[in-house]
Amino acid sequence: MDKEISQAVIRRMPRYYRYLGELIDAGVERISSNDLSSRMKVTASQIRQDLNNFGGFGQQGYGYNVKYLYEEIGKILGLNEKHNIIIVGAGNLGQALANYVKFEKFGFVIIALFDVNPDLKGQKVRGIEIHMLDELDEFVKHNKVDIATLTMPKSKADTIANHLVDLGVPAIWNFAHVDLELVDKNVVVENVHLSDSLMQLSYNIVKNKQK
Amino acid sequence: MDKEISQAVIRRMPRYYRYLGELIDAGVERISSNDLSSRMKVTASQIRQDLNNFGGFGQQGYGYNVKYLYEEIGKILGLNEKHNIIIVGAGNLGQALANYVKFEKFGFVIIALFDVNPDLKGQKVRGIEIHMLDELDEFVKHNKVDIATLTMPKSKADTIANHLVDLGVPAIWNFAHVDLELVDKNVVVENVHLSDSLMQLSYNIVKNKQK
DNA sequence: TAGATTGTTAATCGATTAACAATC
DNA sequence: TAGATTGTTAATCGATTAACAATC
Repeated sequence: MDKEISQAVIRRMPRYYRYLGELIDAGVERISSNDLSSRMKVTASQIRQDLNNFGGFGQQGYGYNVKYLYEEIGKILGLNEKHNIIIVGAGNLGQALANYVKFEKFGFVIIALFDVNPDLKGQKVRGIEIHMLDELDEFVKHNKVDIATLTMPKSKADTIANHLVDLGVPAIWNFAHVDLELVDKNVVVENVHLSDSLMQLSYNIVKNKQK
Repeated sequence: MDKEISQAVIRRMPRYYRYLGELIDAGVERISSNDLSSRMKVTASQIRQDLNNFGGFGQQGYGYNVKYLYEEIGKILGLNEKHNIIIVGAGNLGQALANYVKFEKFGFVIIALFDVNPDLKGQKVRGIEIHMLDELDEFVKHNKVDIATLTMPKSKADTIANHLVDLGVPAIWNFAHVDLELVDKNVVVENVHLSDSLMQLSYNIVKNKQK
Protein backbone atom coordinates (compact mmCIF):
# COMPACT_ATOMS: atom_id res chain seq x y z
CA MET A 1 0.00 0.00 0.00
CA ASP A 2 1.43 3.34 -1.05
CA LYS A 3 1.56 6.13 1.44
CA GLU A 4 -1.07 8.75 0.75
CA ILE A 5 0.24 11.79 -1.11
CA SER A 6 -1.06 15.03 0.35
CA GLN A 7 -3.29 17.36 -1.63
CA ALA A 8 -0.74 20.10 -0.95
CA VAL A 9 1.67 18.22 -3.20
CA ILE A 10 -1.00 17.54 -5.83
CA ARG A 11 -1.88 21.21 -6.01
CA ARG A 12 1.71 22.00 -6.96
CA MET A 13 2.06 19.37 -9.69
CA PRO A 14 0.14 21.26 -12.42
CA ARG A 15 2.40 24.23 -11.81
CA TYR A 16 5.53 22.13 -12.29
CA TYR A 17 3.94 20.75 -15.41
CA ARG A 18 3.32 24.23 -16.76
CA TYR A 19 6.86 25.44 -16.11
CA LEU A 20 8.35 22.35 -17.68
CA GLY A 21 6.15 22.85 -20.73
CA GLU A 22 7.48 26.38 -21.04
CA LEU A 23 11.05 25.12 -20.71
CA ILE A 24 10.45 22.64 -23.53
CA ASP A 25 9.13 25.46 -25.71
CA ALA A 26 12.23 27.45 -24.83
CA GLY A 27 14.39 24.55 -25.96
CA VAL A 28 15.83 23.76 -22.52
CA GLU A 29 16.91 20.13 -22.27
CA ARG A 30 17.86 19.70 -18.64
CA ILE A 31 17.31 21.57 -15.42
CA SER A 32 18.42 21.26 -11.82
CA SER A 33 16.07 21.57 -8.90
CA ASN A 34 18.01 24.66 -7.90
CA ASP A 35 17.54 26.32 -11.25
CA LEU A 36 13.86 25.48 -11.34
CA SER A 37 13.45 26.67 -7.77
CA SER A 38 14.67 30.17 -8.58
CA ARG A 39 12.34 30.39 -11.58
CA MET A 40 9.32 29.15 -9.68
CA LYS A 41 10.13 30.81 -6.37
CA VAL A 42 9.85 27.67 -4.32
CA THR A 43 12.68 25.86 -2.55
CA ALA A 44 14.77 23.30 -4.39
CA SER A 45 14.19 21.02 -1.46
CA GLN A 46 10.45 21.16 -1.96
CA ILE A 47 10.76 20.34 -5.64
CA ARG A 48 12.88 17.28 -4.91
CA GLN A 49 10.61 16.16 -2.08
CA ASP A 50 7.51 16.61 -4.20
CA LEU A 51 8.87 14.67 -7.16
CA ASN A 52 10.24 11.88 -5.00
CA ASN A 53 6.74 11.13 -3.81
CA PHE A 54 6.26 9.60 -7.24
CA GLY A 55 9.69 8.27 -8.05
CA GLY A 56 13.26 9.27 -8.81
CA PHE A 57 13.07 11.19 -12.05
CA GLY A 58 16.44 12.87 -11.82
CA GLN A 59 20.05 11.92 -11.99
CA GLN A 60 22.80 12.92 -9.59
CA GLY A 61 25.22 15.40 -11.03
CA TYR A 62 22.93 16.07 -13.98
CA GLY A 63 19.55 17.21 -12.77
CA TYR A 64 16.28 16.45 -14.56
CA ASN A 65 15.65 15.86 -18.22
CA VAL A 66 12.94 18.41 -18.97
CA LYS A 67 11.02 16.44 -21.57
CA TYR A 68 11.10 13.21 -19.60
CA LEU A 69 9.98 14.90 -16.39
CA TYR A 70 7.22 16.73 -18.24
CA GLU A 71 5.89 13.48 -19.59
CA GLU A 72 6.11 11.70 -16.25
CA ILE A 73 4.20 14.46 -14.47
CA GLY A 74 1.66 14.31 -17.26
CA LYS A 75 1.17 10.62 -16.53
CA ILE A 76 0.91 11.27 -12.80
CA LEU A 77 -1.83 13.80 -13.50
CA GLY A 78 -3.60 11.35 -15.81
CA LEU A 79 -3.11 13.55 -18.85
CA ASN A 80 -2.02 10.61 -20.95
CA GLU A 81 -5.62 9.44 -20.95
CA LYS A 82 -8.49 11.17 -22.70
CA HIS A 83 -11.21 12.50 -20.42
CA ASN A 84 -14.70 13.03 -21.75
CA ILE A 85 -16.52 15.90 -20.11
CA ILE A 86 -20.15 16.91 -20.09
CA ILE A 87 -21.35 20.30 -18.91
CA VAL A 88 -24.64 20.43 -17.08
CA GLY A 89 -25.97 23.97 -17.25
CA ALA A 90 -25.46 25.68 -20.61
CA GLY A 91 -25.71 29.25 -19.33
CA ASN A 92 -22.96 31.80 -19.70
CA LEU A 93 -20.38 29.96 -17.66
CA GLY A 94 -21.18 26.57 -19.16
CA GLN A 95 -20.88 27.90 -22.67
CA ALA A 96 -17.70 29.81 -21.81
CA LEU A 97 -16.11 26.59 -20.58
CA ALA A 98 -17.28 24.74 -23.70
CA ASN A 99 -15.50 27.36 -25.79
CA TYR A 100 -12.20 26.79 -24.02
CA VAL A 101 -10.15 24.99 -26.65
CA LYS A 102 -7.12 24.77 -24.42
CA PHE A 103 -8.47 21.99 -22.22
CA GLU A 104 -8.24 19.64 -25.20
CA LYS A 105 -4.48 20.06 -25.28
CA PHE A 106 -4.43 18.22 -21.97
CA GLY A 107 -6.82 15.49 -23.07
CA PHE A 108 -10.04 16.98 -21.71
CA VAL A 109 -12.70 16.83 -24.41
CA ILE A 110 -16.12 18.33 -23.90
CA ILE A 111 -18.61 16.07 -25.62
CA ALA A 112 -22.00 17.56 -24.68
CA LEU A 113 -23.86 20.27 -22.81
CA PHE A 114 -27.21 19.94 -21.05
CA ASP A 115 -29.79 22.47 -20.01
CA VAL A 116 -33.48 22.75 -19.14
CA ASN A 117 -34.09 25.81 -21.31
CA PRO A 118 -35.98 24.61 -24.45
CA ASP A 119 -34.70 27.65 -26.41
CA LEU A 120 -31.24 26.13 -26.32
CA LYS A 121 -32.33 22.72 -27.62
CA GLY A 122 -30.18 21.53 -30.50
CA GLN A 123 -27.99 24.65 -30.47
CA LYS A 124 -24.29 24.14 -30.69
CA VAL A 125 -21.32 25.70 -28.93
CA ARG A 126 -18.09 25.26 -30.89
CA GLY A 127 -19.78 22.33 -32.60
CA ILE A 128 -20.84 20.73 -29.32
CA GLU A 129 -24.55 20.08 -29.04
CA ILE A 130 -26.74 21.35 -26.23
CA HIS A 131 -29.12 18.60 -25.13
CA MET A 132 -32.19 18.80 -22.95
CA LEU A 133 -31.67 17.64 -19.39
CA ASP A 134 -34.18 14.81 -19.81
CA GLU A 135 -31.82 13.22 -22.34
CA LEU A 136 -29.07 13.02 -19.74
CA ASP A 137 -29.67 9.43 -18.59
CA GLU A 138 -29.69 8.02 -22.09
CA PHE A 139 -26.59 9.98 -23.01
CA VAL A 140 -24.59 8.84 -19.99
CA LYS A 141 -25.58 5.24 -20.60
CA HIS A 142 -24.42 5.31 -24.20
CA ASN A 143 -21.31 7.46 -23.86
CA LYS A 144 -18.22 7.31 -21.69
CA VAL A 145 -18.49 10.28 -19.36
CA ASP A 146 -15.46 10.81 -17.14
CA ILE A 147 -16.26 14.21 -15.69
CA ALA A 148 -19.51 16.09 -15.21
CA THR A 149 -19.17 19.85 -14.90
CA LEU A 150 -21.86 21.53 -12.83
CA THR A 151 -22.66 25.06 -13.95
CA MET A 152 -26.31 25.19 -13.04
CA PRO A 153 -27.84 27.22 -10.18
CA LYS A 154 -26.88 25.90 -6.78
CA SER A 155 -30.44 24.95 -5.88
CA LYS A 156 -30.33 22.13 -8.44
CA ALA A 157 -26.70 21.12 -8.07
CA ASP A 158 -27.08 18.63 -5.28
CA THR A 159 -29.91 16.62 -6.84
CA ILE A 160 -28.25 16.46 -10.24
CA ALA A 161 -24.86 15.59 -8.75
CA ASN A 162 -26.34 12.64 -6.88
CA HIS A 163 -28.18 11.54 -9.98
CA LEU A 164 -25.01 11.68 -12.09
CA VAL A 165 -23.08 9.64 -9.58
CA ASP A 166 -25.84 7.05 -9.48
CA LEU A 167 -25.59 6.87 -13.27
CA GLY A 168 -21.94 5.99 -12.84
CA VAL A 169 -20.15 9.29 -13.47
CA PRO A 170 -16.91 9.01 -11.47
CA ALA A 171 -15.98 12.69 -11.11
CA ILE A 172 -17.59 16.08 -10.68
CA TRP A 173 -16.16 19.50 -11.42
CA ASN A 174 -18.41 21.71 -9.37
CA PHE A 175 -18.88 25.42 -10.09
CA ALA A 176 -22.14 25.69 -8.12
CA HIS A 177 -21.70 27.58 -4.88
CA VAL A 178 -22.59 24.71 -2.56
CA ASP A 179 -20.85 21.82 -0.89
CA LEU A 180 -22.28 18.77 -2.60
CA GLU A 181 -23.71 16.16 -0.29
CA LEU A 182 -22.61 12.87 -1.78
CA VAL A 183 -22.53 10.75 1.32
CA ASP A 184 -21.01 7.29 0.99
CA LYS A 185 -20.66 7.67 -2.75
CA ASN A 186 -17.51 6.75 -4.59
CA VAL A 187 -16.95 9.95 -6.50
CA VAL A 188 -14.22 12.52 -6.84
CA VAL A 189 -15.19 16.18 -6.53
CA GLU A 190 -13.24 19.32 -7.37
CA ASN A 191 -14.83 22.61 -6.44
CA VAL A 192 -14.32 25.95 -8.16
CA HIS A 193 -15.96 28.53 -5.96
CA LEU A 194 -15.49 31.85 -7.74
CA SER A 195 -17.21 33.87 -5.03
CA ASP A 196 -14.87 32.43 -2.44
CA SER A 197 -11.93 33.35 -4.60
CA LEU A 198 -13.17 36.95 -4.87
CA MET A 199 -13.65 37.12 -1.12
CA GLN A 200 -10.10 35.94 -0.48
CA LEU A 201 -8.91 38.63 -2.84
CA SER A 202 -11.04 41.18 -1.04
CA TYR A 203 -9.59 40.17 2.33
CA ASN A 204 -6.08 40.60 1.01
CA ILE A 205 -6.94 44.03 -0.43
CA VAL A 206 -8.11 45.22 2.98
CA LYS A 207 -5.06 43.74 4.67
CA ASN A 208 -2.70 45.28 2.12
CA LYS A 209 -4.21 48.73 2.63
CA GLN A 210 -3.54 48.57 6.34
CA LYS A 211 0.18 48.29 5.82
CA MET B 1 1.76 44.78 14.95
CA ASP B 2 -0.74 42.00 14.44
CA LYS B 3 0.48 38.50 13.92
CA GLU B 4 0.09 37.42 10.31
CA ILE B 5 -2.98 35.28 9.68
CA SER B 6 -2.24 32.32 7.45
CA GLN B 7 -3.84 31.94 4.04
CA ALA B 8 -5.09 28.54 5.18
CA VAL B 9 -7.37 30.37 7.60
CA ILE B 10 -8.41 32.95 4.99
CA ARG B 11 -9.39 30.22 2.56
CA ARG B 12 -11.85 28.86 5.12
CA MET B 13 -13.52 32.16 5.96
CA PRO B 14 -15.74 32.38 2.86
CA ARG B 15 -17.02 28.92 3.64
CA TYR B 16 -17.98 29.90 7.17
CA TYR B 17 -19.63 32.95 5.70
CA ARG B 18 -21.65 30.84 3.32
CA TYR B 19 -22.84 28.41 6.01
CA LEU B 20 -23.80 31.24 8.31
CA GLY B 21 -25.77 32.86 5.49
CA GLU B 22 -27.66 29.62 5.02
CA LEU B 23 -28.34 29.41 8.75
CA ILE B 24 -29.78 32.93 8.70
CA ASP B 25 -32.05 31.95 5.81
CA ALA B 26 -33.11 28.92 7.80
CA GLY B 27 -34.01 31.17 10.72
CA VAL B 28 -31.35 29.85 13.09
CA GLU B 29 -30.40 32.45 15.70
CA ARG B 30 -27.49 30.89 17.52
CA ILE B 31 -25.07 28.08 16.94
CA SER B 32 -22.27 26.38 18.87
CA SER B 33 -18.91 25.57 17.34
CA ASN B 34 -19.78 21.92 17.87
CA ASP B 35 -23.04 22.16 15.98
CA LEU B 36 -21.43 24.06 13.12
CA SER B 37 -18.55 21.59 13.05
CA SER B 38 -20.82 18.65 12.36
CA ARG B 39 -22.60 20.51 9.58
CA MET B 40 -19.39 21.67 7.93
CA LYS B 41 -17.35 18.56 8.64
CA VAL B 42 -14.48 20.36 10.27
CA THR B 43 -13.45 20.19 13.92
CA ALA B 44 -15.06 22.52 16.44
CA SER B 45 -11.58 23.31 17.62
CA GLN B 46 -10.61 24.59 14.21
CA ILE B 47 -13.66 26.81 14.02
CA ARG B 48 -12.89 28.40 17.37
CA GLN B 49 -9.20 28.79 16.54
CA ASP B 50 -9.97 30.33 13.17
CA LEU B 51 -12.46 32.83 14.54
CA ASN B 52 -10.25 33.79 17.46
CA ASN B 53 -7.63 35.00 15.02
CA PHE B 54 -9.93 37.95 14.50
CA GLY B 55 -11.55 38.35 17.89
CA GLY B 56 -13.90 36.75 20.37
CA PHE B 57 -17.24 36.62 18.62
CA GLY B 58 -18.87 34.03 20.85
CA GLN B 59 -20.12 33.78 24.38
CA GLN B 60 -19.40 31.02 26.84
CA GLY B 61 -22.38 28.82 27.52
CA TYR B 62 -24.26 30.29 24.58
CA GLY B 63 -22.26 29.86 21.41
CA TYR B 64 -22.31 32.31 18.52
CA ASN B 65 -25.03 34.63 17.40
CA VAL B 66 -25.46 33.69 13.76
CA LYS B 67 -26.36 37.08 12.39
CA TYR B 68 -23.65 38.88 14.32
CA LEU B 69 -20.97 36.39 13.34
CA TYR B 70 -22.09 36.55 9.70
CA GLU B 71 -21.72 40.31 9.69
CA GLU B 72 -18.36 40.23 11.42
CA ILE B 73 -16.94 37.73 8.95
CA GLY B 74 -18.35 39.89 6.17
CA LYS B 75 -16.36 42.82 7.54
CA ILE B 76 -13.23 40.71 7.87
CA LEU B 77 -13.56 39.74 4.22
CA GLY B 78 -14.13 43.37 3.25
CA LEU B 79 -17.66 42.73 2.03
CA ASN B 80 -18.98 45.79 3.82
CA GLU B 81 -17.23 47.90 1.20
CA LYS B 82 -18.19 48.12 -2.44
CA HIS B 83 -15.59 46.86 -4.89
CA ASN B 84 -15.56 48.10 -8.46
CA ILE B 85 -14.34 45.53 -10.95
CA ILE B 86 -13.24 45.82 -14.54
CA ILE B 87 -12.83 42.83 -16.82
CA VAL B 88 -10.00 42.94 -19.33
CA GLY B 89 -10.76 40.45 -22.08
CA ALA B 90 -14.41 40.34 -23.14
CA GLY B 91 -14.33 36.89 -24.65
CA ASN B 92 -16.49 34.02 -23.47
CA LEU B 93 -15.14 33.85 -19.96
CA GLY B 94 -15.06 37.63 -19.47
CA GLN B 95 -18.66 37.95 -20.61
CA ALA B 96 -19.72 34.99 -18.51
CA LEU B 97 -18.25 36.64 -15.42
CA ALA B 98 -19.94 39.94 -16.33
CA ASN B 99 -23.24 38.10 -16.40
CA TYR B 100 -22.79 36.76 -12.90
CA VAL B 101 -25.30 38.80 -10.91
CA LYS B 102 -24.46 37.04 -7.69
CA PHE B 103 -21.17 38.82 -7.12
CA GLU B 104 -23.10 42.05 -6.55
CA LYS B 105 -24.76 40.56 -3.50
CA PHE B 106 -21.32 40.62 -1.89
CA GLY B 107 -20.49 44.15 -2.99
CA PHE B 108 -18.54 43.29 -6.14
CA VAL B 109 -19.82 45.45 -8.99
CA ILE B 110 -18.56 45.05 -12.53
CA ILE B 111 -18.36 48.50 -14.08
CA ALA B 112 -16.72 47.89 -17.46
CA LEU B 113 -15.24 45.38 -19.86
CA PHE B 114 -12.33 45.93 -22.22
CA ASP B 115 -11.21 44.15 -25.36
CA VAL B 116 -9.13 44.67 -28.49
CA ASN B 117 -11.75 43.28 -30.87
CA PRO B 118 -13.38 46.24 -32.67
CA ASP B 119 -16.51 44.17 -33.35
CA LEU B 120 -17.29 44.32 -29.64
CA LYS B 121 -16.93 48.11 -29.38
CA GLY B 122 -19.88 49.70 -27.62
CA GLN B 123 -21.66 46.38 -27.10
CA LYS B 124 -23.13 45.74 -23.71
CA VAL B 125 -23.23 42.72 -21.42
CA ARG B 126 -26.01 42.94 -18.88
CA GLY B 127 -25.95 46.70 -19.42
CA ILE B 128 -22.18 46.92 -18.89
CA GLU B 129 -20.32 48.50 -21.77
CA ILE B 130 -17.44 46.89 -23.61
CA HIS B 131 -14.70 49.46 -24.21
CA MET B 132 -11.70 49.29 -26.47
CA LEU B 133 -8.43 48.53 -24.72
CA ASP B 134 -6.93 51.88 -25.71
CA GLU B 135 -9.54 53.58 -23.53
CA LEU B 136 -8.27 51.73 -20.47
CA ASP B 137 -5.92 54.43 -19.15
CA GLU B 138 -8.51 57.17 -19.31
CA PHE B 139 -11.11 54.96 -17.70
CA VAL B 140 -8.91 53.94 -14.80
CA LYS B 141 -7.93 57.56 -14.18
CA HIS B 142 -11.53 58.72 -14.00
CA ASN B 143 -13.11 55.78 -12.20
CA LYS B 144 -12.38 53.98 -8.97
CA VAL B 145 -11.17 50.53 -10.00
CA ASP B 146 -10.57 48.15 -7.10
CA ILE B 147 -10.07 44.90 -8.97
CA ALA B 148 -9.00 44.13 -12.53
CA THR B 149 -10.03 40.73 -13.83
CA LEU B 150 -7.73 39.25 -16.44
CA THR B 151 -9.51 37.03 -18.95
CA MET B 152 -7.35 37.66 -21.98
CA PRO B 153 -4.92 35.17 -23.56
CA LYS B 154 -1.92 34.47 -21.37
CA SER B 155 0.54 35.98 -23.85
CA LYS B 156 -0.85 39.45 -23.08
CA ALA B 157 -1.59 39.00 -19.41
CA ASP B 158 1.75 39.99 -17.99
CA THR B 159 2.11 43.24 -19.90
CA ILE B 160 -1.42 44.37 -19.16
CA ALA B 161 -1.14 43.37 -15.50
CA ASN B 162 1.97 45.48 -15.05
CA HIS B 163 0.33 48.35 -16.84
CA LEU B 164 -2.77 48.17 -14.65
CA VAL B 165 -0.70 48.16 -11.49
CA ASP B 166 1.26 51.17 -12.72
CA LEU B 167 -2.06 52.94 -13.28
CA GLY B 168 -2.83 52.33 -9.61
CA VAL B 169 -5.10 49.28 -9.68
CA PRO B 170 -4.53 47.61 -6.30
CA ALA B 171 -5.73 44.07 -7.04
CA ILE B 172 -5.80 41.54 -9.84
CA TRP B 173 -8.07 38.55 -10.29
CA ASN B 174 -6.10 36.48 -12.76
CA PHE B 175 -7.72 33.85 -14.96
CA ALA B 176 -4.84 33.75 -17.46
CA HIS B 177 -2.78 30.61 -17.20
CA VAL B 178 0.48 32.26 -16.16
CA ASP B 179 2.15 33.41 -12.99
CA LEU B 180 2.18 37.16 -13.28
CA GLU B 181 5.57 38.78 -12.84
CA LEU B 182 4.87 41.85 -10.77
CA VAL B 183 8.21 42.25 -9.07
CA ASP B 184 8.41 44.80 -6.29
CA LYS B 185 4.92 46.04 -6.99
CA ASN B 186 2.40 46.65 -4.28
CA VAL B 187 -0.49 44.62 -5.64
CA VAL B 188 -2.64 41.76 -4.48
CA VAL B 189 -3.15 38.85 -6.87
CA GLU B 190 -5.62 35.98 -6.76
CA ASN B 191 -5.23 33.30 -9.39
CA VAL B 192 -7.97 31.10 -10.81
CA HIS B 193 -6.24 28.47 -12.87
CA LEU B 194 -9.00 26.33 -14.34
CA SER B 195 -6.61 23.97 -16.13
CA ASP B 196 -4.81 23.30 -12.87
CA SER B 197 -8.12 22.56 -11.22
CA LEU B 198 -9.01 20.05 -13.94
CA MET B 199 -5.62 18.39 -13.59
CA GLN B 200 -6.06 17.98 -9.86
CA LEU B 201 -9.41 16.40 -10.54
CA SER B 202 -7.82 14.13 -13.12
CA TYR B 203 -5.14 13.03 -10.66
CA ASN B 204 -7.77 12.15 -8.10
CA ILE B 205 -9.77 10.19 -10.67
CA VAL B 206 -6.74 8.04 -11.45
CA LYS B 207 -5.98 7.57 -7.76
CA ASN B 208 -9.57 6.68 -6.98
CA LYS B 209 -9.64 4.01 -9.70
CA GLN B 210 -6.62 2.29 -8.19
CA LYS B 211 -8.42 1.60 -4.94
C1' DT C 1 38.77 11.59 -10.64
C1' DA C 2 36.41 15.96 -9.17
C1' DG C 3 32.27 18.48 -9.33
C1' DA C 4 27.52 18.63 -9.41
C1' DT C 5 23.25 17.43 -7.98
C1' DT C 6 20.01 14.08 -6.65
C1' DG C 7 17.43 11.21 -3.16
C1' DT C 8 16.57 10.86 1.47
C1' DT C 9 17.01 11.43 6.42
C1' DA C 10 16.85 14.68 10.14
C1' DA C 11 15.51 19.21 11.99
C1' DT C 12 12.42 22.84 12.02
C1' DC C 13 8.44 25.13 11.44
C1' DG C 14 3.53 25.77 11.20
C1' DA C 15 -1.13 24.13 11.39
C1' DT C 16 -4.49 21.21 13.51
C1' DT C 17 -6.47 18.94 17.35
C1' DA C 18 -7.15 18.11 22.22
C1' DA C 19 -7.83 19.64 26.74
C1' DC C 20 -9.48 22.52 30.15
C1' DA C 21 -9.87 26.74 32.90
C1' DA C 22 -12.65 30.82 32.43
C1' DT C 23 -17.12 32.51 32.32
C1' DC C 24 -21.68 33.33 30.56
C1' DT D 1 -26.13 27.72 41.02
C1' DA D 2 -25.31 24.08 37.42
C1' DG D 3 -24.62 23.30 32.67
C1' DA D 4 -22.89 24.67 28.47
C1' DT D 5 -19.60 26.41 25.61
C1' DT D 6 -16.15 29.62 24.58
C1' DG D 7 -11.22 31.29 24.41
C1' DT D 8 -6.76 29.79 24.87
C1' DT D 9 -2.84 26.96 26.12
C1' DA D 10 -0.56 22.63 25.37
C1' DA D 11 0.10 18.43 22.61
C1' DT D 12 0.17 16.34 18.31
C1' DC D 13 0.51 15.93 13.70
C1' DG D 14 2.02 17.05 9.11
C1' DA D 15 4.49 19.80 5.86
C1' DT D 16 8.54 22.36 4.72
C1' DT D 17 13.35 23.20 4.87
C1' DA D 18 18.11 21.95 5.75
C1' DA D 19 21.79 18.86 5.49
C1' DC D 20 24.48 15.44 3.54
C1' DA D 21 25.69 10.82 1.95
C1' DA D 22 25.10 8.49 -2.39
C1' DT D 23 26.19 8.54 -7.05
C1' DC D 24 26.20 10.04 -11.77
